Amino acid sequence: MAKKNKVEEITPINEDFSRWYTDVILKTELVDYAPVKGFMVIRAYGYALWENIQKRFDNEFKKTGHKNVYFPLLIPESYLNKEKEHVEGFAPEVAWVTQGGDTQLAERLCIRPTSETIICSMYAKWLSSYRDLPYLFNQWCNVVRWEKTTRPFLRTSEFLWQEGHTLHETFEEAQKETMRMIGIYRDVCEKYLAIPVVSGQKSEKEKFAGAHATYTIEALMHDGQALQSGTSHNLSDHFAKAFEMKFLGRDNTEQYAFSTSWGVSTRLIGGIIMVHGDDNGLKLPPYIAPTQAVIIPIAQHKEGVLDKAYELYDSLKEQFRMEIDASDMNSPGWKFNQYEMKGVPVRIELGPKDIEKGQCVLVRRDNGEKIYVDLDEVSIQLENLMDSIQQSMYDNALADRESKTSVAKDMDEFKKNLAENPGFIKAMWCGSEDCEDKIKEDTGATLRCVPFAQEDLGSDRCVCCGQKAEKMAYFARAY
RNA sequence: CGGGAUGUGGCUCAGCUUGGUAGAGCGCUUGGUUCGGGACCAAGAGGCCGGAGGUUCAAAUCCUCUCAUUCCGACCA
Repeated sequence: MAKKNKVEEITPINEDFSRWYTDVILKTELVDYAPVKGFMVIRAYGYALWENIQKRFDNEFKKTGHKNVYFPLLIPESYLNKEKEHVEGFAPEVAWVTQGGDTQLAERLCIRPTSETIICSMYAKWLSSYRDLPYLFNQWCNVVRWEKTTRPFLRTSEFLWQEGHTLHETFEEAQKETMRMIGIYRDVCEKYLAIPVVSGQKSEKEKFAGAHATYTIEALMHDGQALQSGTSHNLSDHFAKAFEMKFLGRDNTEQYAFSTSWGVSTRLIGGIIMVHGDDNGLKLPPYIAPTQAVIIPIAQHKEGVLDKAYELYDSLKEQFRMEIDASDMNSPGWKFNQYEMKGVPVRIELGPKDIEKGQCVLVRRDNGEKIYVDLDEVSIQLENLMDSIQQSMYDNALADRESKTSVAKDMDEFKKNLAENPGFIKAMWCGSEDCEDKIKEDTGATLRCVPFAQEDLGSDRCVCCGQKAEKMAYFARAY
């Protein structure tokens, strides 16, 4: 358990948020930069976090009948070209393989930016009857999108994600699936990542290339910028028609299937960092933290301290993701700071004075509260603490989001809000792309979504053009 | 992809203007003393200065190209 961490200062979060973010991800050893621009190495601590996130989502996918599969990394160019909107959307950021060994390929191959095309082409091959449906498959993989500006987790040229791809007999069924999955995304984010999200529909302009409709969950970061955190697409029969996904229906006629796709990525890690983090570094939700509690022995050279510490560790390690830092080279104070920086939800201090009293000290990362607990009650107290920290992190994130959410009835108010209190702006929208464009041009804010939960803002006029508007939308600057 | 900044032991940086054989602090190793919020003493190890080319007797330093990071815009999960 050698500690190699360089414990150094982190730029204060409100002084320079970007630098704070970079400092945190590097110093907590979540990631490091790879030699190729836009690529990152996910280090052990970062990957452990990703695995815990994966488990939570994967569990929900399985519960709803989805099975995991794996499709290849490389896709022939001709496949990509089959769906017009899709190829136009992705072509600018596709990476190509043109050579194998020293042989030039007859057809160049794209490194998947997403897998609709290859998956649909295989579905087309397998599908013959309505009895085969639905297809409910998911894959965990990497994708490559050649991005111009990159930031670890938030936008990298390669990232890890899951992509669900389902096939249905009817449009209605596909729509139901699309909504079900965006609901799962919302629930997992809120329950396990402690990130409150706004869920709703993307505008035509912002929807997925080739989709009939895109639904999204949007989270708000500490700096008031929004982060698109997961999307679910109803692809209708667009890909079915492009890839000949046909089956013989109940009425003995040939019909096109209806498909959906949905994904969340390692970008969520960026969200966790930027929603919960503070001046001391990371603050990880207990339900997904790689280490839920760390035991730090105090005056560990003294008779019996280490024995007692390990005894405690052994008694908890089955129930919690535990760590014990009995390294001799750093002082307890150093360790306190170290594990706070790494966002470990609970620190357990155990020293000679505690042992005398048969107790230990639990210290919460989220609010610094110290709790003195009898040694034989640690397990149950820790269990409660996990729930209470999780809940309180969610509550705080929600309160923070609400404090950064405002209503605008006209553009003056819109700009004023964005300048004075950056965050979500709720406003009426007439539905035109012109207004969407104009708002973006004038303010830098984009339409994040038309939320499922519509509200009465006391106006029925578009915030931009003043025409009659029926939809309430969320706007924000976004990552 | 445009504009700015940066790149020197593991980390943070000095040295560059005015070319002349590479510096500090932290970290690391070993030994000892410490230990309830970033301990201390002593002795050590470690760098052809992002990469390539050029100018020069001589380049971390000057010139050209290139790669990467970062910030600001345009583009996208």
